[in-house]
Amino acid sequence: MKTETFRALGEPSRLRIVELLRNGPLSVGEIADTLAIRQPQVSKHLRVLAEAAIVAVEPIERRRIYHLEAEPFEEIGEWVDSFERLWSTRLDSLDAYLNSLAEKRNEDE
Amino acid sequence: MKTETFRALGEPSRLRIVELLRNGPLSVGEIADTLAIRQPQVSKHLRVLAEAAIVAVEPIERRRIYHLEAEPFEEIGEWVDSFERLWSTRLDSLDAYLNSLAEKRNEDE
DNA sequence: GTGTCATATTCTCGTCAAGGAATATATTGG
DNA sequence: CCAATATATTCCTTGACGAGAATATGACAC
Repeated sequence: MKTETFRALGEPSRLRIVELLRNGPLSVGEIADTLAIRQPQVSKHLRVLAEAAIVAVEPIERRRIYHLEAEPFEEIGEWVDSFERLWSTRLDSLDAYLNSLAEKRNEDE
Repeated sequence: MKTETFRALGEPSRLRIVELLRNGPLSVGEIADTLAIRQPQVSKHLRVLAEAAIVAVEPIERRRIYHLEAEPFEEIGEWVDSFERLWSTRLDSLDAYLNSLAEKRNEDE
C-alpha cells in the first residue's frame, strides 16, 4: 500500500474535497465556493490529490472539472480486506505469541 | 471519516509498523529490531497510532505488546464501500453535470 | 490582437512533525 | 532498596507543509 494515498487523504481540507466530489464532479470554483476555501488553496490541494491519482481532471470550456478516480479506493478496499481476512485469527495470533513466550520461559529454566 | 486515521497511516514508518503488526502482535523492541528503527521513534509512532485507535497495547511481563485494532479498518472499509457503491453512477454524474452546463448555456441564450 | 474569466503557480511566513540523543519511568528479579 | 531490562518522554534541530497574497498562465469571446 502506498503511503502517498493516505498522506493525501490525511489532511482535513483534502478529505473534505474528496467527500464533496463523492457527489459528483465539480469545477475548481465550485469546490472553493462550497467549502469556503480560497481558490489557490483548492488548486494546490487538487494537485496533491491528482499526484496521488485520487482525482483526475477533464477540461470543459473554460473550466477544469475534477472527479474521483476509482483505483485508489479499490486499492484501499483490498488493503483493508486483507487485514479483515486475518481478523478472525487475531486472537489466535495473540495466543500463539503468548505461547511462544511461555516456551521461551521453559527453555530458560 | 476521520482525517486522523489517514494521517496516522500516511507516514512511511507508521505504515510499515501497521503492516508488520498485520502478522500478529509484537513488542516495541521486536518492532524496532525488525524494521531497523530506533526504539524511541517506534514508541513515538506507536503513540500516534494508539491515539488514532489503530493499535492497542497489552502489558505482558516487562514488555508492552502492541496489536492492531479492528475498528479503524472496518471504518475505512465502509468508507470506501460507500464510494464504490456510487461508482457505477459516476459516469452518469458526469453526464448530469455536462447536461447542467448545457442547460445553463441554453438559459443564457 | 485585447480583455475577461477560470485556474495554476510562486513567494514568504509560521507551524507542526519527524529524527537524534539523552534521560526518565516502569516493571521485574535479587 | 538496588540493578537490569523494556519502554516512554523530553529537548533540540531541521525539513516539510499549509495558508495568505500576489502574480502568472490558459482558454475563450470580441
